[in-house]
Amino acid sequence: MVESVSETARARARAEITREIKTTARRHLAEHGAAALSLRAVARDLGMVSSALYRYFPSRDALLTALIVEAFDAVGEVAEQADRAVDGNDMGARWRAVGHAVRRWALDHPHEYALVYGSPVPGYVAPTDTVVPATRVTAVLIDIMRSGFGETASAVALPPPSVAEDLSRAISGLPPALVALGMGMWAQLFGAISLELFGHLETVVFDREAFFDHQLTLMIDRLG
Amino acid sequence: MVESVSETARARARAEITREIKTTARRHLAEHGAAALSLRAVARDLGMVSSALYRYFPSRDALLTALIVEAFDAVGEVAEQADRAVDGNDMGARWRAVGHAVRRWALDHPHEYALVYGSPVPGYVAPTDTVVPATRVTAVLIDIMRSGFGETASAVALPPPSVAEDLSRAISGLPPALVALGMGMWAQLFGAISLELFGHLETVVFDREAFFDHQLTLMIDRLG
DNA sequence: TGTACATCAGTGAACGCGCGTTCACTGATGTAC
DNA sequence: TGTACATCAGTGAACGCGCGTTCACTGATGTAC
Repeated sequence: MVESVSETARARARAEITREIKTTARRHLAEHGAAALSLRAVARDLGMVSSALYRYFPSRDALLTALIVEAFDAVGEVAEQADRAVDGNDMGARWRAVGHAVRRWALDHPHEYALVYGSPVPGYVAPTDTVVPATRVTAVLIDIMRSGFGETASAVALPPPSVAEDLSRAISGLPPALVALGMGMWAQLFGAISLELFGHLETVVFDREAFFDHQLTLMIDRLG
Repeated sequence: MVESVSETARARARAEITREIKTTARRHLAEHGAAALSLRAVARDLGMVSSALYRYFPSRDALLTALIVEAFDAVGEVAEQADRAVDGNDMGARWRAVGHAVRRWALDHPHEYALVYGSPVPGYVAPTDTVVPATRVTAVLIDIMRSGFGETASAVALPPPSVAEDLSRAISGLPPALVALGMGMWAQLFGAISLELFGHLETVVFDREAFFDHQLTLMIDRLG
């Protein structure tokens, strides 16, 4: 079977419609949330009959999986861009830039953020396809930790052996104590974003951006 | 209208059935999650006809609100108990005890945790009834911060004026820098629980309890 | 280049499901005199 | 204490809705010779 031009013509149409479906689905996700994402509604919006979508996605869950992968990719892209825009030797500046970028993306795409970092969608089981895209943001954070850990490592509490083992298996070339610290900063970063996004700062903090920036300062201070 | 015995007989039956409805609803919530919580299914389980529930709750959302209030109360209770069980002057011990208690509750009641600290339920808007119960855990954390802030306050980064203002308005009698630190610890605490519960540690950390304990150590270390 | 056949996208109807909510009703429980 | 009336819990049918998925089909596009 030769890859003729005509073959790719149909294939190209297919790719384009697949993209359109995903775009429309993403819009629906943004407007109504993941649990309310409906194949029929997406098809309706595209002027197709609902059964036609099954030529492109074998099930609703498959479509949802595609959206999850895209969301992870989008936030990963945003994090990488922010990281590239600052001095690669300044750990603090990098963490701050990435932190703000992720928060900004989360505020702009709350349902997508909820989809990937919030509570799991009921009835949906994430397949392994989502594992790799999920690591893109964390890869940036790990790279930041790598970029200048010399001074920090000694000042930080040592994790117990079982934890140290897990952590050095997962991330090599970094002292486990520092990995644990980085994961704590990671937890604080996403914790702060989630608290804000899910309404827990509602009646408490009003200058949210400044508050978050200060939280980043507190995280960065730990790096010594 | 006098509060006669017979009056309270009917009222007592009403209270009991209301409790039964909530209990059954909580079981459904635990099994299938908030988005899948259905009045009809709850009624079916109770051997009632679905319309009968409307004598007790005016809508599905009202029932959901009751569950949210109960969940906040449950985790608040757990936090208070844990706090009472340790030396009131040992900030670190108190934080650790409360942290483990909240995590334990979250692992035991994942859907309830998701309901109150995860992404909002689609289409549901929390009424003001949920505000007060929501503060019960944070009240414990604030009390811990209050219990011995003398040494810590000076070593911590100062928040910018707008943030300091928000924070001293919200929580009086504590230096804003310390409130911000406490909120950072709060974010890290719930961030760590959410990362674990929502599957982000899946292939990384295996001794989760020890990992979480070490995270608590990292938080407590900040108190100086 | 032309023709016979295979592949594929999209249609439209249907299946079977469960949901929240309303409403007129029956019969039991409670209240006022 | 007894009776007439009011309140309330629970019933059962119905409304109107949207969903995911399957299936036999038509007609267009692509392929092999």
